[in-house]
Amino acid sequence: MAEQIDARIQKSQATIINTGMQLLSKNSETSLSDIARKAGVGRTTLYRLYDTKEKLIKAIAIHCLEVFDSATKHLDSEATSALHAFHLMFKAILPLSAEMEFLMKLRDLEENDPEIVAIYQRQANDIAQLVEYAKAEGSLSKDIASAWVVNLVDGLFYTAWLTNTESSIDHDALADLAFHTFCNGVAR
Amino acid sequence: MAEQIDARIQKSQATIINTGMQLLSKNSETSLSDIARKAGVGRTTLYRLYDTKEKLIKAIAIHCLEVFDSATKHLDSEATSALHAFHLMFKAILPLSAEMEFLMKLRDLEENDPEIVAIYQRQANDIAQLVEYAKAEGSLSKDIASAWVVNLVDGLFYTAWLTNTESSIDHDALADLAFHTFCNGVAR
DNA sequence: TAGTTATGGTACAAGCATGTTCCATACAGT
DNA sequence: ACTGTATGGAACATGCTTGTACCATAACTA
Repeated sequence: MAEQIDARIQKSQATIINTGMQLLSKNSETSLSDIARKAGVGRTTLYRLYDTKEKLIKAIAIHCLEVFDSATKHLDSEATSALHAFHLMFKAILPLSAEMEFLMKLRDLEENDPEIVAIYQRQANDIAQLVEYAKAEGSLSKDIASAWVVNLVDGLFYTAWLTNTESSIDHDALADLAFHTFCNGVAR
Repeated sequence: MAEQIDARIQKSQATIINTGMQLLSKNSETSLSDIARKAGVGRTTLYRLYDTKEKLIKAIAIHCLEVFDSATKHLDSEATSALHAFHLMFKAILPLSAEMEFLMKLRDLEENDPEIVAIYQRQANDIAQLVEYAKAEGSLSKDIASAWVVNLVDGLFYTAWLTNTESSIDHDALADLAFHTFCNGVAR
């Protein structure tokens, strides 16, 4: 059923997506020539696979979102409670710092694409639902606006990413820190 | 002692900095022509006041950092405790969403400038010291890495900024939410 | 009011990134 | 081994942005 794709194309796409993610994260104005050179691929090939720079960025963004999806896929079945699901989510997402960085830095370019916006909203919706479950089971405060809690998750992703870039704390410890902060804050 | 600056220059600089901050926040690749047009200023004038695009961005960044500085200036004298200082900080910083957005979106361009990096580090240092004070007075948990707490402040700025762009919660309520989350998290 | 100075418009040069076309070559599928 | 297809290099066109130079005009300062 799945169309057989030429092995050469698959290889080209994989390296282009990866080096594109890497370079564009560091500098969102990186030229396609730079990406092609670093990827060890002809500039022509890049244009043949992705018509425009815009489409390349979109392809990378969708790739990142798919990585997020598959990382959190088995979360529903493994979590023993809504609150536990948040802990598992931090564990699953925080190691994906490259994808996180790309999505954060190029957010504005992505926001103009309806397809990407749709994926974003679906994922945000999933988290929003999880917040409601947690409130229902009594583990999250009902007095706090759900919108705040949803964005707090992103804020803790950001906090962890920041900490990761400047210290040697590993992802697992960061996930524990994020979850603890999420539940109890940092006061004594 | 302060040199008298021509009123025309002052006016030009003010509008250029403001519209530049606004446009570059939305799209970091905005051209100087666009900024000049939107600012109602000749492109020549822009180049006369800021030699290159890089210098303009730097000038805007420094402006934003100065706004942050003056907003948190009277914090030491007003705070009744280290913990209270964090609350006042949220109240003071969260309304500065335009400046926050600019600094966040153009972080990578700024990171290459030693002068700006120095300001960043000084401000980070101030927060780090505040964290130590709070730990010393017993209001923050000593078991949590200070680096995490410092970045959490930024993470909560980010959370508040996100929430502000998509909901109608005002800055004051957001500051209370941020402070409450900072201390106690969001669990019941 | 007189003199100085900033402004803005036009014109110009140069560089760079995007996007296209063509062709010989190398590789994948069978 | 054979056939079709992807590749990469070169060459080219184009448009946009940066940065500079000049000049008449308008606005500020004293």
